[in-house]
Amino acid sequence: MLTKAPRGTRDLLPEECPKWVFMEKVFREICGQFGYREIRTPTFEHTELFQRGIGEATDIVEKEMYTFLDKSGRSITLKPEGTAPVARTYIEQKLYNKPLPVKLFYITPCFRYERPQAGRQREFHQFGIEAFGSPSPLIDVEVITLAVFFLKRLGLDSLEVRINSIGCKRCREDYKQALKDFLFEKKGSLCNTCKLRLDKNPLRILDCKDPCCQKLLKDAPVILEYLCNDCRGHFDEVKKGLSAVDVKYSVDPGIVRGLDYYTKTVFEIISEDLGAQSTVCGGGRYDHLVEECGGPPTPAAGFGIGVERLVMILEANGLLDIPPIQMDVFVAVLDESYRDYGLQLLYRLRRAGFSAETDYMGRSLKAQMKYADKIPSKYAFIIGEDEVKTGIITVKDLATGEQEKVPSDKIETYLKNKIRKGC
RNA sequence: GUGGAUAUAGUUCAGGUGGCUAGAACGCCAGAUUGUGGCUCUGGAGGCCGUGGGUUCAAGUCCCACUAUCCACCCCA
Repeated sequence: MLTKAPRGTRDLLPEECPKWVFMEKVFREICGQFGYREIRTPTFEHTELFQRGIGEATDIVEKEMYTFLDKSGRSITLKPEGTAPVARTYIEQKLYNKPLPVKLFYITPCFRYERPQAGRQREFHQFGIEAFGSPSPLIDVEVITLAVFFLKRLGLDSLEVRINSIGCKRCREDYKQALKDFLFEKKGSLCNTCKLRLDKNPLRILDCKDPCCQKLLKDAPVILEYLCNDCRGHFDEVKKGLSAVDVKYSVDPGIVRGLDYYTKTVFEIISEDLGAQSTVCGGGRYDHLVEECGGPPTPAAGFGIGVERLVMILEANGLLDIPPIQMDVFVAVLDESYRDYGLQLLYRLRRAGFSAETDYMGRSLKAQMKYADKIPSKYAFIIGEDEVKTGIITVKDLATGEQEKVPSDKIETYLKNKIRKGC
């Protein structure tokens, strides 16, 4: 236990971190282009926020939250998703007094107590955006498009975008009733979990993977036919907008997000490279969350992208082959008597902005060269008797094996020229 | 929460029906005469064989429990 990371958590080693930095950089760039600004919220919140925001009856709140009492008895929960905390900030910091819409993005860890499997851990990370204040379907379009552009810029161009509308409170109630009525007589053929869902949350039956349930649903009423005029018009505008900006999508009436706050537009971006989990990005509109949490009535929309899942997809497609970080120079000294000279050179290089390393293991020159090759380094500077005496450094290009003599005082310009050429 | 598979060096894996002083490859370290890497050769370090019980003269090998990992269900990113 002492030397084991907790179940469902992972270490990111130095070879992996550059991949994350790369994805984060691209995400920040895209968000910037779309006018979204970064926000960072606490890792934990008061438990009530999630109970109220996500919904008491959801799986997340019922059984997946990392909840504990702090030393003064407050109930605290590690954030299981990114939207509710940002909505809380929006209210608490009165961001509704800023020019609307308020467009925010975040990169955050999330925590859910679940059994780990492919594409699912207990601590995972999300790239997310939220746009507050506008009911316009063009915001829905922007949110979906930002996700698509982001994934495209990473090199993924064939992911599938699926959209649906689950309507507002009113049309959803009508639809729920219709679905219940339809399924009631066929109740016997439903799988066991769906029998329970019939009363509790009939919408959830729609994305059941059980083949029997799927068969029954073939002739089931479709929510899109139960949308009120407002919701129908909104959905039409979203579809029109997506076509206008050339985002390919399909309408999938089976999409029902598992969080209670969604209204109208919901969407998923899915990939085949994720094992049983296929969703890499999920989101939609949530017009009542802010009000529900005590803020002014505020329509909003957003998405979350699973970073670990994104890594899986990118790696499956060979899109995360980031070259290892190279040192510019390794300063090798023949033996301890040249150590001081080597150190001075080392720090001169570092001060000048180069990345430079030296030996701390008391290795022989040969072993130092070997090490320089492995870390890896572009050049090795060799310091011995001749160099110290003449002030002319032996510089070896470790890629080509070529060796030159460079006067010590010209070293910086020499390196600058070489490295700028892309060596 | 449920089900299946797995658990041996840093890593990937060998170790039929119990008898090992537990192996290989890669990696790591050190050498192959005199100031130099990548290839090659030689040598070395490194394993409470997941943890705890049990069966047995004898257990890495059989049995049980626990834990962890992987996969799937549920659900989601």
